[in-house]
Amino acid sequence: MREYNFREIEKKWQTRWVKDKTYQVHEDETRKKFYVLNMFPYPSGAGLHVGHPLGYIASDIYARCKRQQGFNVLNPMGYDSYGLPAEQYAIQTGQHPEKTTIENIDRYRSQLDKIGFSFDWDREVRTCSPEYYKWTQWTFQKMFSSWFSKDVQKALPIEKLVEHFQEKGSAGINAACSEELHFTSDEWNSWDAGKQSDVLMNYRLAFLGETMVNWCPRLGTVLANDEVVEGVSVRGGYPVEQKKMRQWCLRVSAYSQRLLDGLETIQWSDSIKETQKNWIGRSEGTEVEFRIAETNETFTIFTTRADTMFGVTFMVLAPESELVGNVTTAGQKAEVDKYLSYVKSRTERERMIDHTVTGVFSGSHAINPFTGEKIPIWISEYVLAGYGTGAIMAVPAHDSRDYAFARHFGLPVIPLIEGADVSAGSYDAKEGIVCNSPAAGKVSLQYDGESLVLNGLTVREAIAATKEFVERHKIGRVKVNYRLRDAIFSRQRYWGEPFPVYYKNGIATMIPEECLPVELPKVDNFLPTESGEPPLGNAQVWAWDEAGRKIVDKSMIDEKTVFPIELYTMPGFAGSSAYYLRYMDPHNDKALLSEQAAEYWQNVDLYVGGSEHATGHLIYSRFWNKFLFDIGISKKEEPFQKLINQGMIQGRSNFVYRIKDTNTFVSYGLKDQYDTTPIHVDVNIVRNDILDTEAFKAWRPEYETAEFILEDGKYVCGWAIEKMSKSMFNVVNPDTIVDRYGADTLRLYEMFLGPVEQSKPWDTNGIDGCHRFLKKLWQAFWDKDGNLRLTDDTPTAENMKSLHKLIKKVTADIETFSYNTSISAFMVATAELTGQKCYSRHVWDKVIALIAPFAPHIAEELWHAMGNETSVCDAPWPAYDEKYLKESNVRLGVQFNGKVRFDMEFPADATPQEMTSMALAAPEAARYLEEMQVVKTIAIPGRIVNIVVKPARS
RNA sequence: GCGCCUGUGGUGGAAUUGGUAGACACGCCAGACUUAGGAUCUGGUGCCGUGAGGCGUGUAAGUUCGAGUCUUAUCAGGCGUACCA
Repeated sequence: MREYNFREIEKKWQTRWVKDKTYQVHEDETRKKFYVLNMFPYPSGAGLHVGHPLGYIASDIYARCKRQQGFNVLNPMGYDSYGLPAEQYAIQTGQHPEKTTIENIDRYRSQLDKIGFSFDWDREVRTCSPEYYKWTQWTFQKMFSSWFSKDVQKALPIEKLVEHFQEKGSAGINAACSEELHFTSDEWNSWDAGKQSDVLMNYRLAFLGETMVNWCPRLGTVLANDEVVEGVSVRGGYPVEQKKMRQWCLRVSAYSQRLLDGLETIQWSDSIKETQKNWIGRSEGTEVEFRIAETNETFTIFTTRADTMFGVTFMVLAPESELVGNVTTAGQKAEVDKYLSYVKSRTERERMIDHTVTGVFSGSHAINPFTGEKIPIWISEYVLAGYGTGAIMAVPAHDSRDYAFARHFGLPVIPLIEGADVSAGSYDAKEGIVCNSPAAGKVSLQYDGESLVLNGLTVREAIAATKEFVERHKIGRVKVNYRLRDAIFSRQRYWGEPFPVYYKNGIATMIPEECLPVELPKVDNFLPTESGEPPLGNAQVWAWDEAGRKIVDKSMIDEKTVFPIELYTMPGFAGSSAYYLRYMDPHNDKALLSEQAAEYWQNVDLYVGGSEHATGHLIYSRFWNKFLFDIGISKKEEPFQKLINQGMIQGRSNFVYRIKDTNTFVSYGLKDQYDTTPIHVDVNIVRNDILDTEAFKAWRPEYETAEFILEDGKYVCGWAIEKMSKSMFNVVNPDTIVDRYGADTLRLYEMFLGPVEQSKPWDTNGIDGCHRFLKKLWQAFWDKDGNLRLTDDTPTAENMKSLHKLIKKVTADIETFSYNTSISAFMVATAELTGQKCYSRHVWDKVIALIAPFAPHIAEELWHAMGNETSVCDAPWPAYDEKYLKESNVRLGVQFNGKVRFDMEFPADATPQEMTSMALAAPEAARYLEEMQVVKTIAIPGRIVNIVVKPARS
C-alpha cells in the first residue's frame, strides 16, 4: 500500500512547474492559438473565499484540455488594482493604497498558487502599474482626438473634421455629438482657439461635457449609472443625488447600433445579450414638431406611437427642460417656480420609489399639427430630461402614465382604438383598429392638399402611415433613439489613473505622447483639498509647461507659461476595458501591443466571469475594443467571442440554538421543546452539521462554560443559505480546504457541485466523495507492497469499452462545461476498471491524460510514475473509437401502449421489423396480447420497442 | 410594470435532447472488519403498499404510440431593469 500523500505531491509539482516554466506561452505560428481569459479580480483585503476560484478552475480545465488537444493556449491572470476600497481604507488608516494593494495582491497570489492553475504569470498585468496605465492614458488620448461619423459608423481622426469645418462648416457632417450645431466655414474660421475647442468637444469621443451626474456626497465622487442601484451607491450604500458638473465623458452612445449588432456575432448567454439589448434600448419612433401658440416658437417631441396624434390632449415637459422658461407665462410663474423647487428638493431615490402624480400647468399652449387644436403644456417630473427631447405629447387613452396624469388633473381622454375601454385605465397594447383619427365632425389639417386619415387601419399600419406623412410634409422626422448614455469618465478620487491632460489658458490639452505615462503622484492626504479640489490637488508635482515638460513645483502655475493639470482621475472601468489586449504583449513599452501579437492572438476565445458585469464592464469593454478596432489596434470587432457566466457561490451558515437567558445550547432536533435563539456558528467548527462542542467552547470566551443538550450523543446544527460573509461565519477559505484535502480535491469538488453557470451554496459536506475518488484512483496504481501495479497487458474488450465510454463523455463535456458529469464519469470508469482488475497501462495512461485538466497534480505524479518524461500538461488528448462502444446485444424495454412492461435482449443490428416480431413472440408478451389486437408497432434500434394494442372486436 | 432564467428524492444534481426518470455524490439504514475512528469495505435507500401492483419531475390542460424534455395557461422562486413616451 502506498499512501496518497497529496501535500507532498502537490508541493512537488507546483515547484517543478515553476522551475520548468511549464506554463509559459509564446506566439507560435505553427500552432493554432486559443485564448482563455478570466475576469481579473479586484484584490480585496478579505482574500479569496471558495467562491472566487470557481470560474478560474472551470477555465483552467478548459485551457489545459485545449493545450492537450494541440492548441497554443494563452491563459493569463492579473489584477484590477485601482478601486475605491483601497482608497477608503487609506483615508481611515493613512496607509497608502499602493501598499495595501500590493499586500492584497501578494495574498491573492499565494492563495491562487496553491490551487495549481496553468496561468502564465510572466504576463501578469496590474492596472495600477505605470507600464500598464500608460496605455490606458494613450487610448484616452486617441479617443480625445477622434470623432464618430454616422455615415461610415466609424471613429475617424479629429483633423479630418477640422478640415471639413474650415472648408464647409458644419454642413454635410453626420457625426455623433452632444447637440446638433450649425455653422459656416467663415464662422468657424473666425472663432478663437477657445471657441473652436468648445465646438470640437461636441464631437470628440472623449470630451468634456456639462452633464447631470450621480454625485455621492459621502464618497465625494461621481458614480456611473451601473455603480448606482436604487438611488444609493453600490459600494457603501450611500445616497446619491443629481448634480450638474463639467466632466470627462466617453461617447459610448455613438456606438449604440454597433454594440447592438455585434451581439448577433458572439456566443453569449441569451440573458446577458437581452440585458445588454435593454441597456442599449433601441427604440424606433418619430420626432414631431409642435408650435407654441403664445410665442410661435416650435419644439420637438419623440414618440413611438405616431398613430395617436389625434388623441393628444396635453403636452408635458421635463422640469429640467430648457423650454420651461420659454413656455412659463407671467401668470403661472409663481406656481411653476414652486413646483421646480419641489422637484429639486427630491432626491433621485425618492423620485425612483415614489411615483405619485405631480405637475404644474405652464400657462402656454401648443398647436397640434394635425388638428390645429390648442392643447395645454404642463411640466412634470415623470418626463425625463435625458431621454428623447425631454418633452412628450401625452395620449392618456393609450399610455398609463399619461392616463394617471390626466385623471389627476382632470384632463380629457380620447380613445383612438375601436372597442378600447378607457373608463378605468389606459389601453396600452399596440393592437386593434384605429378610430377617431380624426373624430367624426373634426378635420385633419391639410398639407400640400393632403390630410392624414387613420381610421380603419391597424395600429401598426397607422404608425407607418403617420411616419411617412410626417416625413414627407416635414412636420418632423423618423428617428431612432437609444437609451444608452455616454459614460462619465471623471472621478474625484485619488486611487485611479491620472488624466494625461493639462489646461492651457483654460483649454484642455493633451500631454505629448512621448511624456506618457503621467504618473500618479504620491500624496499623504487622500481627501479633497480645503478649496474643494479632488485629492490630487494635494500633490506638489503637478504642472506642465508649454512644451509638455513636467514642472515639479506647483507654485509656478500662476506664471504664464505653466499650466495646471487635470485633477480628476479615471473610473474603475478605464483600466479593465482593454486588459485582455495587453496580456497579448504585456511588456511592450513602444505600443499597447505589437502588430504581430495582435494578429496572432486576435481576441478572447473564451471569457469567464460573473454576470454582474453585464451593463458595466462588458459594455465598456466592447465599446473600447470597437474604438481600438476602428483605429487599427485590435484585430477583431468583438473582444470576447464566447462568454461563460459562472454562478455565485453562496454561503451555507450553521446555527446553534441557545435556550433564552442561559448558556445552554440545544440540538436542532430538540429545539422546538425550548424557547431558543438561533446564533450563527463558525462553519469551520462544524462537520456534516455536527458541532465540535470542544472547539465551540474554545471559539469565544463567553461559550467557555457552554452546556449542550444532545440528540443521539451529538449536537446537530441548523443551517441556511446566505451570502458568504464574515458576519455570518460562513466563509470557507480555499487554503483550509487545500490543506485538509489537497488542491486536486478542491478543484474536483468545486466542479462536482453542479453546473458552472448556476449559483449554488457551498457545502463542505460532500467533499469526502471527491477525495475518496482520488484515493481510489491512486490505489489503482499500486500493489500492496507499494510498487507500480501496471502491466503491459493488452486490454480486454470490456476494458476498452469502459475507457472509450469515458473518453467520449469527457470530450463532449469539456465543450459544454458540464464538468460535474465528467467527474461522475471518472468515478464510474475507475470503479469499472478496478472491478475488471484492469491494470493495463494502455488503458490507464489514457485515463490519466483525461483527468489531467481536472486534477493536474495527481495526474502528473502518476504520469511520471508510469515512466513518462514530459509533463502531463502535454499528454495528447485521447481520441475515442465508436467500435469499442458497440454491443453485440442490447437490452431494451418493451412497451405496450407507451408503458414499459419488460426488458429483453436484442441483437445490436436487429432491424425494427425483426425487433417487433421478437418482442411479440416473447413469452412475457402473451399476457398483454390476450384479447388485444396489435394496432401499430414502433421500434427504434438502440432505443425502444413499443407496441400499441387495443381490445380486439368481439 | 417589463425582460430573462429556474422549478426533478432528505440534499447537491443526472437523464444520450421526445424513448426504462432519479446516473454520480452527500446523507441515512443494515452488515463486515476493528485495542471506537471524523477510517475502510459490502449491501440497501423516490413515495404508497406485506404483496402483485399503483403513484410520481410546481399545478392544470394539450400534441404524441410515448413528455422532466415540445405547446398553452397558471403558481412559486431568482436575476436584471425601471416613469425610456
